Amino acid sequence: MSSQQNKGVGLNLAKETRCMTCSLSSLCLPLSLNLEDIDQLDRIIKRRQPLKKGDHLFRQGDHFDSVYAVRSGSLKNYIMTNDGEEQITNFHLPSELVGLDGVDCSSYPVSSKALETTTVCEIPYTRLQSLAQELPDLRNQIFSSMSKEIRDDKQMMLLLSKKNAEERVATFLGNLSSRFKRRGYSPYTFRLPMSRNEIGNYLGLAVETVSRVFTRFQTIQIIAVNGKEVHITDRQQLLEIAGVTECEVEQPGKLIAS
Amino acid sequence: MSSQQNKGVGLNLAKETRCMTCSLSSLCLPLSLNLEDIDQLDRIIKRRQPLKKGDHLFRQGDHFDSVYAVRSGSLKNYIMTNDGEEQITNFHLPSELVGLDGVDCSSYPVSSKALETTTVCEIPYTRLQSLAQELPDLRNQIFSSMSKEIRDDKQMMLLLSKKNAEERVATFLGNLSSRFKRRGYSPYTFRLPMSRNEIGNYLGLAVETVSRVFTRFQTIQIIAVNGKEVHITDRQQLLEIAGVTECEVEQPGKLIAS
DNA sequence: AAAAGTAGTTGAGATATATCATGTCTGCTT
DNA sequence: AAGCAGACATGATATATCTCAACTACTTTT
Repeated sequence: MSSQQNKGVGLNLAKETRCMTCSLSSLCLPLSLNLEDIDQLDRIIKRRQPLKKGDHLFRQGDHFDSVYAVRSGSLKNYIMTNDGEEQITNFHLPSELVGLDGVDCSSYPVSSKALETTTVCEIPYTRLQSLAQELPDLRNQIFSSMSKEIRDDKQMMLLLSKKNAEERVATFLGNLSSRFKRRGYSPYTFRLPMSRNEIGNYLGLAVETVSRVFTRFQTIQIIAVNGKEVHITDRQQLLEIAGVTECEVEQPGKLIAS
Repeated sequence: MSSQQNKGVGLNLAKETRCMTCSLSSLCLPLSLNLEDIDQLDRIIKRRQPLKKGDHLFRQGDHFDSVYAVRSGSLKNYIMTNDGEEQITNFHLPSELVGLDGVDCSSYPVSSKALETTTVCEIPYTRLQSLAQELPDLRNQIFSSMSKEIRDDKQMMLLLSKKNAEERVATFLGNLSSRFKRRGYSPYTFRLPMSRNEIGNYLGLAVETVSRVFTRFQTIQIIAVNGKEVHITDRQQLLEIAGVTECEVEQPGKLIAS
């Protein structure tokens, strides 16, 4: 098992050791960093051993020292209620930044756990901070990522406070679909990296409710599900139920500035 | 009426035209800005006419150009659902920063409306941005404010997804109490700037439910309410119901660094 | 000061979703 | 390959909260 893992590392490190050649760079650095700037950023980034399913990237309370970009796999972030239950606050797919909410504390306010085998780029915060001073574009990129997270959180509050079970699940699937699309994968067919339980936890629903909505959506031919494999048959109607217009699902954000 | 308003402006502008002498500066600028830095910040800040109750500071979709610090009064921020309902995402009290979630868009993603007569300091974003380049402390302060907002939003998600009506209302009152305390007001007796309806909207509850919880809390002698005046009789128990320990209610954050 | 509108309270009944219980499927472990 | 544990699905029932309705107390208008 350990030999398998090492093989994986070797491959990844060999292929994508540098931001400049990383296929995700246009997503995780969607800014007009010039080659020199990217090179500087590149130097402070540490590549880490892949996390296995269930491994923690960090835990709530751990000393905050780095932010991370997901390279492959996926993570769930969650906080603990005082009676020990977990509340998932986010799922993170490749190219997404993780850990920015720890910036003004000495410790991470959430835990982050791998849903599957996952690789990340580690960006030591003190280095990032000093680099941000020199590179205005990078600084704005960080502001940008954070304000996007805030906006997403407000949408989540709306979902949790006003939407019913069907609308929640439809929103969730539509959102995932858009994120996969943006990453160059099919927006129609994908594999859920999380369990029904985790979906329910995230959406403020019981597992059983999530399950029932999945079945209802299959009955009315909006989706076809096989375990974690999801195929969206009628994206239009899914988004209608979600209560968003196509363009709202995920704001395109500033891609590589022209 | 207009003469009254002007009188108000005159008073405010005369008394607190400068960050250095503003009684809120230790809260809205809780950083170790030296006098020179404060002076620079001071120069870019515009003082605005007070908003009357119901006036908008900005509307969802308005061109984003400034962030604001509340000087007196209070604001509610809200987004619109596609069927025209509003979802309140935040209430803002004096010293709090408003508008940071617009940073990476050309427009504000939420609307901000005065709950009462309210004065704000306007900070044009382009000026702030260039100033942030020169002042690392200011830059970190902005990061800090944003990451605090993200953390608060996660707590709100937890509230909306896991807490029952009593826990929600108790959390809300406890949180307000702490914020007033931090601003030098009594944590036990204060005036709610928002209506029951707005509390319900924010907490994901019907007005009637909020009202009933208020009555129940009065019956069990945790609070005494008279209209918008709230007196907290048993803060300990209130926080217990909220499901937080005293220190969690609001993280102290970095106050004026020693 | 009366009228009229708005905000808040309280009760009764409706409902979406949670909970409990059971059964089935899936993927691991040995 | 068999057996087992966890994930998922589905039905029956319970319940917290919503909705609707009526009443009261303020606030603002005329």
